[in-house]
Amino acid sequence: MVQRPEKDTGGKKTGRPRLSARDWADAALAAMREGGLAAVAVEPLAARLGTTKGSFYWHFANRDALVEAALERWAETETEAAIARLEAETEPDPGLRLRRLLAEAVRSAAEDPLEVALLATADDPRVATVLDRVTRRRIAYVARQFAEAGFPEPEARRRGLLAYSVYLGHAQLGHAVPAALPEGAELTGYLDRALDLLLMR
Amino acid sequence: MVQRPEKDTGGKKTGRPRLSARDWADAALAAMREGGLAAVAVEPLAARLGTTKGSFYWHFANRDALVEAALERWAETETEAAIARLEAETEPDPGLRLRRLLAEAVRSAAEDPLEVALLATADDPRVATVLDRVTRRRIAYVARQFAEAGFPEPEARRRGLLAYSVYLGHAQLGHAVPAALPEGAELTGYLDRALDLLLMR
DNA sequence: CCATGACCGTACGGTACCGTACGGTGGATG
DNA sequence: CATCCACCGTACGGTACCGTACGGTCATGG
Repeated sequence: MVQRPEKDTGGKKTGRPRLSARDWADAALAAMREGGLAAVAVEPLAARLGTTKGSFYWHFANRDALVEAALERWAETETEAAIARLEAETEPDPGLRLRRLLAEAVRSAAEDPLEVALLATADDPRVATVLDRVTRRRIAYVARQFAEAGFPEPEARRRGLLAYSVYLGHAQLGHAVPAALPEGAELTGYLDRALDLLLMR
Repeated sequence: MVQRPEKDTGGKKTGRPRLSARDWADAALAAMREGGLAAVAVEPLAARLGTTKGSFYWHFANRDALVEAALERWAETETEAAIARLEAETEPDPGLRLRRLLAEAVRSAAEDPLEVALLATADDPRVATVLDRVTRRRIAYVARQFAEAGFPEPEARRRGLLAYSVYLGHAQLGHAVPAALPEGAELTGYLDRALDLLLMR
């Protein structure tokens, strides 16, 4: 029944693997990666965690609450990761920044199906909400890069949106029709060429 | 139990709405549009068709057979539609052909969620198979347009893939984060600009 | 005119999951 | 060291769906 927010459980030498709400949320995200939103089911998750529903319903009111917590956690780590990426960026040339950004995004989308899994369940209102937030933020950021690269505001927005569409479509293809995408050096060349076009005056 | 392939049932004055396997397949596609692959469930479909499972299991062995039939039907009408589109095309300028093609594709994706719904279930092997077929075909066609527009073969393939990624990403955005896309004349301008870049030398 | 077969209705058993009730258990704490 | 409470196990009832068994119906044609 969603009791008190329970303190961290960390630091002490825990005798046995007691679970926290975050453990359940992480497990839910892991399940999403493999089977989408539908795979976030209490009983299978409990089995996977080596526990039972009794534990789950202590930490959460119901399945919906778990889904929300998992999505919230995704959005959080997602923006954190984005911030970290930006702070680690020292490249002064906006064009090169964009190239690296897209390359990194494509790579990360290829090895983590979670984002595509979320896209696949966008009709769920909870997923839609968090996706909306993250997507708008990202597009705005990419657009700003184009602006800093010297494009006037409306054109920067258009190119930012276009670049993001390319990213999304590419990620989708990588998941659904991987054979349609080039590999290795050819992929790198392809992405370079794509950025050439996106940055063209 | 999947009896004989039953003759057409069309032409005669049917007393009451008897159902054919195609009726079920079409209903399955309609359900997919609204709720994805998971919505293709025998009992709800029967209710919607005003009949019962008794009818369904006459025409199909099981749910899987229905899914397969529906996908097959989609791929079929999909390629038919593509062919019709090509035959109706009289524009001699390959560049203009590409512009119209993308505009048309974007429009149709916006008003028919079926394709996005299929994309969302690409992990299902049956969906993956049919999606693979259709996607490769489309990308090859777009690439050919670029080749006819004067781009050398490898570059045409790259641009074809890029254009298709733009299309897919755009469709995905239209479904998941519609607020991120421009509307009306602004959308037209955006797409025009996108094609400018895709056709740039 | 009645038999046949295509087609449908109904009833049933099985499975996978949700959510609830309630009874433990073990480590921290007074 | 007795108690307490956060946390977990188990058992149960409910729902939505799959698939099967089998009986009913209605048009056709022999």
